[in-house]
Amino acid sequence: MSVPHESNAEIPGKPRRTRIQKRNRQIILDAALDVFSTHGFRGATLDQIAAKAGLSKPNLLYYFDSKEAIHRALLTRLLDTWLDPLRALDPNGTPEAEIIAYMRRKLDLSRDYPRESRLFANEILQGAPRIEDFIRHDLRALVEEKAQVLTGWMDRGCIARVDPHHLIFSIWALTQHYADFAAQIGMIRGDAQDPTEGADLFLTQLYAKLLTP
Amino acid sequence: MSVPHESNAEIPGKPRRTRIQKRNRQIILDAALDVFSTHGFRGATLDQIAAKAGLSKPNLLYYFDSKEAIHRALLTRLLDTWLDPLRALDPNGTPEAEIIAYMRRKLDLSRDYPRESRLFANEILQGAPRIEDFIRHDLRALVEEKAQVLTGWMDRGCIARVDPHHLIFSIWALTQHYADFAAQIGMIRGDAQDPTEGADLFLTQLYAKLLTP
DNA sequence: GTCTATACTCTGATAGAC
DNA sequence: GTCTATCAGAGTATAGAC
Repeated sequence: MSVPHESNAEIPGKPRRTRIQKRNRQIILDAALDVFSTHGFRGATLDQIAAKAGLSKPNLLYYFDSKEAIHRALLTRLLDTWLDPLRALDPNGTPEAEIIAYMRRKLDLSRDYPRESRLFANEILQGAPRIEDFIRHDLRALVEEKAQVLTGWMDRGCIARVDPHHLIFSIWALTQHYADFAAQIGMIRGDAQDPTEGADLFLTQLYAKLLTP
Repeated sequence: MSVPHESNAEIPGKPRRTRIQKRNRQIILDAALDVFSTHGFRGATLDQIAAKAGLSKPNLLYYFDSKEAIHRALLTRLLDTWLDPLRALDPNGTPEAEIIAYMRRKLDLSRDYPRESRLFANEILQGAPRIEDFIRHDLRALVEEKAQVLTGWMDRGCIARVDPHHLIFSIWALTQHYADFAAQIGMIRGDAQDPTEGADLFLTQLYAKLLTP
């Protein structure tokens, strides 16, 4: 599971990018991810991003048209893979194992890409103004599709009957919490250790018990 | 369960406030809660708060010394009651019922005071710079104390053995999700209905199954 | 491609009339 | 207590030298 880098594909009307251009764009996006994921869009400043990237502010704007363009690039890259873990839930797999595997994929994302999770969380907290279409169409359709799958499994008695929407929400809540509230967890359990330490075992127990008919 | 208004108690060195002063301070705090909870501290502006409060910007600063003073007043008021639900977990009560009652108190907060939850979430996302002391001392001590209680219940076989910290985190994650991600839930299930609709039943099922030895 | 200098807007905060 | 006017600084973005 990985968040993809920019594609090499040449887009008609857009100039091919040199190696140094692509490298600098990556450096900027990485710095911007740090800043946007902690302060949100409006709270982030180009000064902070430029400082973290080790570039001058005008140089940032040589690579991206505007502050919003940087943010949009990050969101686009994120949303491109955000649905993958749920999409991979296989209707023909073993019900309980499929759900636990989905939970585990989401938990892996929280462990390996916490900044992306916080970028998403910030966007939702602000009312999701820039990703409303994505949520209302792509995400909503996928949730409905998979809720149907879950309901089918419940009808066949493979797993316990619970509200399928809340079941999906619970996986989002429980896994993303370890990325979004990592600061709090660190301050309570010690900043040194991985915030997801022990989470896999706990969540596996939880869903095994919940789903057993 | 309610978030308290400002006390009437006269503080030495601080002037007694008139009725109109207290009323305007409340109007400002209410408007500021809207703005800070959606945009975070840095993303919020006095212009937005003033517009929502129906007051001029200088008038805001007549009632509060600075933007930070408004934010601090909101956080202070919030933290004053933030620990209450967990504090009320009774070591002498019925274990499973106590834990489910705690979950329910937190869920009630998400339903009745979602803005306060989002204010807290924004603060944690930003690394908790203004409430670090509160988390490292007050919250941490309370979590340790109640984790001991939970462990005692597990030792006596009253509830299933799971990691007590993750058990507490799971309640935070599952309940606060309905406030913090309300925008997403609304876009998926329909904006009209209460985001916590059905959550009580689902979460009660979940913890009943998880905690049964 | 990268920088310095700068234009222009927004934002927090103050002065002072009423 | 509330307003208009305004300041100083920060913020995004651009111009233009190199």
